[in-house]
Amino acid sequence: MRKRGSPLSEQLMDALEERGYRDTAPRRTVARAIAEKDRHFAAEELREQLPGIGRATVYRSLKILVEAGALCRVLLEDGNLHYQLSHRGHHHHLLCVECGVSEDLMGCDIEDRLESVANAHNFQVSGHWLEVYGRCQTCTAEQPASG
Amino acid sequence: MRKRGSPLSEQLMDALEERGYRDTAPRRTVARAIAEKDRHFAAEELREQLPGIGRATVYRSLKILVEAGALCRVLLEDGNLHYQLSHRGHHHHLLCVECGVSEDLMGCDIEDRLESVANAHNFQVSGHWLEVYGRCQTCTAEQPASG
DNA sequence: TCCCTTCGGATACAAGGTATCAGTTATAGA
DNA sequence: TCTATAACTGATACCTTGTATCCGAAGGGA
Repeated sequence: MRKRGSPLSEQLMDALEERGYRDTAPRRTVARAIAEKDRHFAAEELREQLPGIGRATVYRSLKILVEAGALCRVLLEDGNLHYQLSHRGHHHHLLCVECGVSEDLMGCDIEDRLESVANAHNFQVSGHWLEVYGRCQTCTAEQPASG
Repeated sequence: MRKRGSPLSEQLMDALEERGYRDTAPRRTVARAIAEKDRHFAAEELREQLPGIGRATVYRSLKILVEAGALCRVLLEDGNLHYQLSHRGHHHHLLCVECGVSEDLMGCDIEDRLESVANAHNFQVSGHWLEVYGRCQTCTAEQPASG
C-alpha cells in the first residue's frame, strides 16, 4: 500500500527500512526530493524546497540517510557541507568549481597508496576524507585558458 | 621593544607582519597560546583559554593566521573543524582517532596519483582536501587488537 | 605630537545543525 | 479491526562556529 516514488527514492526508503526506520510520509517526501537532485545540495536548500516538512525532520532524515550509506556528505572548497546521493560504496568526488557538477572517483589505487604511506609512519588507517576540486571536461572546453 | 615569546610564537607573529598585519598585544597572546599547543584544537577551545581576549579577536586571528599559511585547518572525522600549526607548505594529516595526535604527511605521491586519476576523467585538478584517520603507533601498541 | 589607519572588544547576527517536548502515526499483536 | 506503544513529526528553543558592525583605543609614520 506504499505510495510509489521513483526507483531512486524507493532505494532511499529501502535503505532506511533495512535499518529499522519506519516508512512515513515526510521521509518519503524528503526521499523523493533528494532523488530528483542531479548534484550535491545543501541541507537548507532541500528544506526550502519542502515547506510542508519541518526543519528538524529534514535534518533528521539527512542524518539517518547518511548513516545508512544512501547519502554522502561532500565538503566544498569553501568549507560548506553538502549532501549527495551515494549509490555505491566508498568513493571520492571530483568537484567542478565552475559548474558544481561532481563525478565519483572509484576504481583507483588511492586507498592502497594512503595505506602504504601511512604504514611508513606506523599509522593504522581506519578511514579518510578526500575531495578533489577542479574543472570538469565541459567547463575546461568552454574556457580553455582561463586563470 | 617587542615582548618576546617562544620561537614558535615569534614565527606566527612574523608571518602576520610579513603580510602587513600589526604586532599587537592581543595577537601576541593568541600566538603564544597557539604555539603551546601540541596538537590540533578547536577555535572555541582556544577562546576559552584566553578569557581576556575578545571572541572576535580570537576568530580574526585564526583567520588571518590560516591565510598567512602559519596555521592549517584540520577536518575531523565527525565533520568538526580544528586548527593546527603549519610550519611547512602543502601537506596532509594523519589523525589518530584515539589520542587526537596528528602527523604531517609529506613527500608522498598522492598529488601525482590524484592528478593522473582525475585526468582519466578529463578533469583538471586545481586543489584537494585530504585527511586520513586511524591510530598512531602508540595507540596501536597499547591496544593491539581492539575493535 | 598629530593624524590616519588598523585594531579590539562588545554585541548582534547568521548558518547549519541538535535537543526538547507534546501531539500524531506506523505497526505489531490481540 | 482495534489497541497499545514505540517511533515519528513539527514547533521551537538552543547550540556551535563563525562573521559583520560599530565605536573607542592604539600603532606608527611624518
